[in-house]
Amino acid sequence: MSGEPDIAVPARALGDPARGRIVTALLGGRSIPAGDLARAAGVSASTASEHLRVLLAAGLVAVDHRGRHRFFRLASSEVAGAIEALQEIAPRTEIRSLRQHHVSEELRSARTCYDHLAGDLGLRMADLLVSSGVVSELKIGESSSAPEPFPAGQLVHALRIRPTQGRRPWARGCLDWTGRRAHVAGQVGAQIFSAMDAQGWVARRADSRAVRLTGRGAALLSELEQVTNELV
Amino acid sequence: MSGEPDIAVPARALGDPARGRIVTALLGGRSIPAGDLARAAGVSASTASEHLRVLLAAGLVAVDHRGRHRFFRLASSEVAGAIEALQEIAPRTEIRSLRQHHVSEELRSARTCYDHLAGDLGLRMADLLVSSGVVSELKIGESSSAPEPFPAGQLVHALRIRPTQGRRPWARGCLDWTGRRAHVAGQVGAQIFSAMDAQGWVARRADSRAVRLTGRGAALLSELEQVTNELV
DNA sequence: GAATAGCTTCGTCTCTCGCCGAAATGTGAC
DNA sequence: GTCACATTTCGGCGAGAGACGAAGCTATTC
Repeated sequence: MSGEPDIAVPARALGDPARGRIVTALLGGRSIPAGDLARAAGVSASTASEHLRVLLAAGLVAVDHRGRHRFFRLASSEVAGAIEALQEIAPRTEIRSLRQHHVSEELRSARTCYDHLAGDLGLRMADLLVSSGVVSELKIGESSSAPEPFPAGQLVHALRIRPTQGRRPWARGCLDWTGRRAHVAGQVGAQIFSAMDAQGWVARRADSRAVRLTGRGAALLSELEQVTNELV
Repeated sequence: MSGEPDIAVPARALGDPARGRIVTALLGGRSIPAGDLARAAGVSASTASEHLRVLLAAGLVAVDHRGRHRFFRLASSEVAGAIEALQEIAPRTEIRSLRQHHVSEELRSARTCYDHLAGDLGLRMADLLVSSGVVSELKIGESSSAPEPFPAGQLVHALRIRPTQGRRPWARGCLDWTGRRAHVAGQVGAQIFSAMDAQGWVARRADSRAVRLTGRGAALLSELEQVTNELV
């Protein structure tokens, strides 16, 4: 027998600046070893270890042991969702240095958002998905099922997009702090990002959520945009 | 120029048990005076005052002065969204007393969830909305736009449901801790609850999020269910 | 089998948070 | 004007959180 959820438990775990930086780093979607997270959070290894213990106890992160490293990742997409929801109501950090400004610019142009693309590149992919009929126009927070019949086309073929079963929405409009328009999260978002990553369209920065469009990726993307727009 | 959002600020504000109980009470959607919130949170008036100061400073609640009372409410639907997202990943509070058990049962049967209905009654309304074609079947977290053409019918007429413009999704599947199915949030959810409240189908408890179906409401609802199912 | 690297545990310090009761403030009622 | 009530401010207490460095554990490396 259980009553209402006690939001203070996850909120307290997220409510420390260093832990906030840790989970924000993990929002990039990949597994990160403890030492890197310590550096990202700007605290000593022992302090980070304590923070990670807290996050584990609250069930917000999971850990994989690989050799002498411990790789941490967000425990679920629900956790990522809660962090995104908090970002919507959180104040922005102030930019103090040129270095910070540079990082911010990189993130603005393209970055990962848990398991999909965000930033300008995310918006560009969203346009492409809409004009090729893979997803319908989405407002922020709205989501939709896969269209039937499912459209075939160069985009669908190149990135091997396919409708799937499961709890997770097919497409979801996800706003984050970069812009006022929605980029595409949900199953499609995850599928296109993982395909673009696997096929070398994009390269991920080792130490941040930033993503760079490769020369090959830029060329293929432009071609795709041209083909799709000619059809319309 | 600003960088990434600092989630530690809202998370810290929500990360205290007493403040968690306060915002959960406010998730009921109505404005509540400081003294009542102190009672709901189980702390003294002076302690509650301090907590409310923190929540105000973090921008999570807003306040209206009415005479010698100060009525608090959640600052926005984004705040409500963040609280719901945290509820999804939060552990359940344990039930210790018979009194708590009773309250829990009441909430389970029908309650408000910010500005719409949840609990068993919420699920019942969700079924009705789906079978009358006002919203499509929704998974949790999914949302949809108003159907076109917009269906007419006894339900639509009785509760004066109408499609509207605006950022907010028309319908959104909202899971909370009661069940595994989704109830209907979004504009439709808000519209049907406010109509049912205004027309006396439901009565709201003064001191909690619980809602009671009135005799009149029960009768009209049964009739509506019968009519809708005959059509199908 | 040392030596090294990654991480955690331990000991300790400091500082802030959350709590209350008492007093102060402000508003409405008579 | 005075009384009653709602709320905030103040003072003080106790507990716990977060920080670090040093030491310990374990797995890879040579």
